[in-house]
Amino acid sequence: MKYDHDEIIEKATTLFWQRGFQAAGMRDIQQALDMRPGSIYARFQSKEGLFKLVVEHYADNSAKRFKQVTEARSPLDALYHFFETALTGPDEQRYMRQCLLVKSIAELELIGDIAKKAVLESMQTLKAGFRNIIEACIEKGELPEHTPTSTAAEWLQNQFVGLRAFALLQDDNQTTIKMIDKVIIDLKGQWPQQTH
Amino acid sequence: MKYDHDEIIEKATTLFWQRGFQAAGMRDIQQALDMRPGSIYARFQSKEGLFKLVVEHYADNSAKRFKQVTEARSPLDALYHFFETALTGPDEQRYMRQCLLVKSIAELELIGDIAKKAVLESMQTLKAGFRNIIEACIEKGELPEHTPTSTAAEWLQNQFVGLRAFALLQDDNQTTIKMIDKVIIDLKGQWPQQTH
DNA sequence: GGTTTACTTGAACGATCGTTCAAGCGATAA
DNA sequence: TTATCGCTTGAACGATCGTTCAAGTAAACC
Repeated sequence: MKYDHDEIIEKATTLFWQRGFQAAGMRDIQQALDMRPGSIYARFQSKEGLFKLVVEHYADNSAKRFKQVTEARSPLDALYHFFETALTGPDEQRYMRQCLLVKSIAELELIGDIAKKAVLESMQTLKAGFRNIIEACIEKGELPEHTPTSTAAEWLQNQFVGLRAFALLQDDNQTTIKMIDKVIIDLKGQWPQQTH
Repeated sequence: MKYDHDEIIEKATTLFWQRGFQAAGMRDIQQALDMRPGSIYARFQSKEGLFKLVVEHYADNSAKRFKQVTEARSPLDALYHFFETALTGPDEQRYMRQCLLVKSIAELELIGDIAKKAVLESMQTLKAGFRNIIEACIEKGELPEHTPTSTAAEWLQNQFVGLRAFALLQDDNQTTIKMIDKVIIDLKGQWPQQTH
């Protein structure tokens, strides 16, 4: 094995994150990984197979960062920090503001079934991560007991999706931070009643 | 002129909305419009030229619907209704849950400069529309006077973006409606302070 | 030492991409 | 009648797409 596996996946992640699945051509991939087509296909079966590994690697990484938030002394502060770092990175890493998974959802129909499944499953993992964060906040008394965990988790993920699309177009970090502040305010706020 | 112009644009809109700019191939377009390549290029210069017209047509339509919300007796109720119809349409029109503009932003770098400009300008139009709605709500006394108009408008657009991505993956309309309820609650809620 | 296995190379494949163009059609203007 | 114009057709173009494959290499196993 000439090339290190993790290194390859990370390089591929950067490329797919920047360009998306469809726009990242095999020639781009060959150049980014410094590998010839035959090597790539021998190891990953197809472009889609490589992408599947990238998605899973990305989801694993995200899950780890979520766990850190959950285990922080103040999960709510850690959550704030998590949003801040994810959404206001330096300009040369602007592509990272967009969640790779959310970006992939936008082109879900162009991706094959195998990688598609990996994307959707990873989204479920993230959702569970958000739920854990909510529960940790409640446990530490940073959110009221009566917070509807499941709804709040979906809501939080939703905010994250929206904010990432927002931050991608936003030049002024101050505005983005204002939006994060609002998320924290609303997280502590009222929730819709069950009945209608 | 054999084919009606508006009809063509609407058919093209449906196609681009469903498939996106990149994935809608010229052969798809030819089939959807029942036109031969020469005709299309004679009228629209290029695939991008057609897409530009589609985006502008879409933005015009959206602006009209925004105006209706603004001029409603209760803008806040109308806003709720607007969200509801946009996000919980029937399954065969599921593609409509995603905003064509937001979808286009996800593949902004694959689109040529001319259409790209049209997309970004249309986003600005929508933002102004959201601002008008906020102002109408304040004027009718449905939102507090001290609501920070500009921030709230950006926030509202942000919620819309997030919700559209959310609703696209969501099968249960009840969950989506709960999220809309939350938007209305938070819209009336607190806002982050200027100072930090 | 021989065989297998995992991986490598790079030319080449067929399919599809957006686009072009010569040629034709029908309405309008001179 | 002739010229011009906007719009039409459909075959064909060059470029690029993801992928394949014969051939080679180096380490691992028998």
